[in-house]
Amino acid sequence: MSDLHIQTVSSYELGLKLDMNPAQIRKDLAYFGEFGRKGIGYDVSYLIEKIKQILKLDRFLKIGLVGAGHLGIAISNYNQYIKENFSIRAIFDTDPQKVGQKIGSAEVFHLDDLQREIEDKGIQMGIITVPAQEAQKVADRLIDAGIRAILNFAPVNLKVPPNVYLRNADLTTELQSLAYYL
Amino acid sequence: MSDLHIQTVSSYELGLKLDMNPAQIRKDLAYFGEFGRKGIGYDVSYLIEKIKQILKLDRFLKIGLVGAGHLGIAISNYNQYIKENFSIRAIFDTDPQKVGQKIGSAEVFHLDDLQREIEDKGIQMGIITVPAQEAQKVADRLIDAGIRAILNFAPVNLKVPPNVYLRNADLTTELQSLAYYL
DNA sequence: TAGATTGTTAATCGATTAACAATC
DNA sequence: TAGATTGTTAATCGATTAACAATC
Repeated sequence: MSDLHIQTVSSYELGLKLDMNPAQIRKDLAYFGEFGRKGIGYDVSYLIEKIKQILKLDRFLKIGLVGAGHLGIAISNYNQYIKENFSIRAIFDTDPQKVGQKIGSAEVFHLDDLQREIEDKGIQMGIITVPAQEAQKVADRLIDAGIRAILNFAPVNLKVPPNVYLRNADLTTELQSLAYYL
Repeated sequence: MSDLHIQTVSSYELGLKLDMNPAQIRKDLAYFGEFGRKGIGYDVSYLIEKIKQILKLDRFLKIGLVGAGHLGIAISNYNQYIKENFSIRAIFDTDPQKVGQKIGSAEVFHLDDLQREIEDKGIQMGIITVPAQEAQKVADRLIDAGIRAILNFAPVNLKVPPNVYLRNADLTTELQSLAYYL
């Protein structure tokens, strides 16, 4: 039974797995506090918890997605895989045909109800999958509704205030890096 | 007229724009050859051409996309924006309803015709937007057909030989980095 | 206790920046 | 020529690795 459950791991073992120098690993971990025990190593499950904390993966994020087009639908469905830490709680569109439908596990609301649903559902993050020319307007509305983190799929440079974190999911960048390695 | 057309730029000016040290810029550029002229600076249009060459953005890439689902359709349409350096030349799916249709500017072919179309059209790169459980099979077929660069959107770790460059477009990573900054 | 392994200080290495001869 | 600016060598800085006292 002795080695059926690995309880601890040394910086040396981690270094082998991660192809890193053990001293580097010890230094990195020590930066966030004293995790390990001298002569013993690091408690694996405690370490996992700590790393989750450090990477802020120990919380649950509620997402609002704007734009129930092909990309929006794809992401909403994809969402089901990654339920652990994130979930799309509401989808917004202006198309009356789409409003009221369910996509994945979330309902489609009219864009005009954005503020209300974000507040009601405690949504913290926005995903924008509308056409480029609509994206800035949508971003502004999300920000007005209190959203401080936005993932933008529209191929346009959005202007957001400095207290809002914006990330662009840019297909072009991905393609370029592939082109480079070709 | 003298300053209507800026012909050259100094490492100092570039440094201001890019928020980098001028020496760093000179060193980086000099690494790829002698671009600049002493006492003058860098010829702007020549520099742009050179950088495109360095980043391998001076060529045109033909793409084959497998999986005409929501995500595949979204990317095919999106594609119209970025025609400069890339274009999706063929889309593959097994759904007979979709075969023969046009999405964006590309035609949908049956997956069985993958090899033929890739050869006929000189396609160099593959994008995978099929469900996770199909992705490995599709990757294998692309590789068999001679593709050496794949952008994978399926949430699965594909196994590819070392001479194939694989890039995963992972929504989870994007969301996590947003979560971090929240 | 002896062996193992941490956290941290000291040594090494590499990357960034400054300085300068070459030259436009 | 004098001023400007490169490419590159030398100096500086920071990050990585090695070494080791502390201790389980």
